Amino acid sequence: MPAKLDHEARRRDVSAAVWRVLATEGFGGLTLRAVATELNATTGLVTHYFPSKQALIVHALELAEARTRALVPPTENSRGLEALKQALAAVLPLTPESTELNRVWVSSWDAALADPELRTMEMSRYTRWRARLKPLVVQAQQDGDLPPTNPNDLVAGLAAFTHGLVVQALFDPKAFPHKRLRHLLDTHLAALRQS
Amino acid sequence: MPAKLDHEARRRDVSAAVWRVLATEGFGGLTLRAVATELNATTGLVTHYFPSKQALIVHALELAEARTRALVPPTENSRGLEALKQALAAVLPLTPESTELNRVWVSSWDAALADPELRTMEMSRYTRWRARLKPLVVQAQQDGDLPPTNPNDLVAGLAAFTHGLVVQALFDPKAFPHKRLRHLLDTHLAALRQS
DNA sequence: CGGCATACATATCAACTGTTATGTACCTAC
DNA sequence: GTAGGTACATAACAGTTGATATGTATGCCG
Repeated sequence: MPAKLDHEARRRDVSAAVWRVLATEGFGGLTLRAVATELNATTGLVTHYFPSKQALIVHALELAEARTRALVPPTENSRGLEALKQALAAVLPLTPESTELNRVWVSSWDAALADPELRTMEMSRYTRWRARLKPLVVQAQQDGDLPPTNPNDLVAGLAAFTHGLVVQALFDPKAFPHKRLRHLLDTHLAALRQS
Repeated sequence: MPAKLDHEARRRDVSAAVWRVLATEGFGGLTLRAVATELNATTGLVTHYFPSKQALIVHALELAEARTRALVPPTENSRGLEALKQALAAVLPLTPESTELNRVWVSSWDAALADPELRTMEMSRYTRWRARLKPLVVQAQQDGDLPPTNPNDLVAGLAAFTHGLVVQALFDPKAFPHKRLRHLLDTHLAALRQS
């Protein structure tokens, strides 16, 4: 077994550089040189850890997913509608970090729609997101906080509402300040509650 | 005044080629060469009608907007909630043409978020879209078909819901067939109606 | 110490990008 | 017909892209 030094740690350094590039230049600005420059290194280093551009892109998306998941609060100290609200609010661009994340996601859709592999990955991500939201929706339904309609449809609608808000807020942050985003989510959930 | 031949008609040919490239390759695939090849011509032709890449991109977006507007039915034979429903359904990818359009829009967001001019353009487009929806929402409110809450918030929420559905449907058309998209929109509007 | 991976830097590659200069055929106006 | 602008084709440009081959230093294992 040959020496490993600290391969994983160095790889994480490259990861961090990848993320900085994504956050500042967007997905279209992700190039081997940009990452290398960010590391004060050369393309040789980058290709040493990521053999191809596609591998680098896939890694970048995994990175974005990990960061997204880290942002979502654990659903343990709350349940039902309140937990659902928190889970959706975690996606909204309410912090600089979340804004950065959303910008990366939205900018990735160009490449994701064009490449079959990336497209499938993004599709799966959406499916997993909805699956994670579903139990919260069902709980809220059982609590009488959401109408007893098809939960899958409710989940899809809530995911749509949230991401649609994200896109509008990214393009027009002044028209969608944090307070309004929270208000929109709150009143939307309240409006769905049947009386 | 020098001869004009049919400058505008030829320019429309280039436009059509631009659109074909956008529809098949997405926004990231829009290059002078791709447009020229689509026309069986050279880059000289393209630059003759569009002096720079930026001009070509702006034109491409104007083209998308014109096509989008053409898809939205006139709000004259209906009013209120029904007109609103039709206006929103017109945006959903229910036809190949609309799917094509939405794919172009979503894929444009990468470039739009990175370039200040394009970003402003997209922001204005959203503002105009919401302004066009607002009177329909107000009508529906007056008819008692929507809750008497802040109409601007209602409009933003409906735009969000619709575009969020568009994105999910683009990535997973099998999970979001036409029938389900219509159903989701119908039930969503019905759920918002206060009882 | 010697062998041998690993970890890069360096350099080069062909392909592709937008831009631009130059040529040339054509139409139109005089 | 001829002068001059239009409509391209052709060509070359400098820059950037991802990929790759070759070097070389540095560690660990025997």
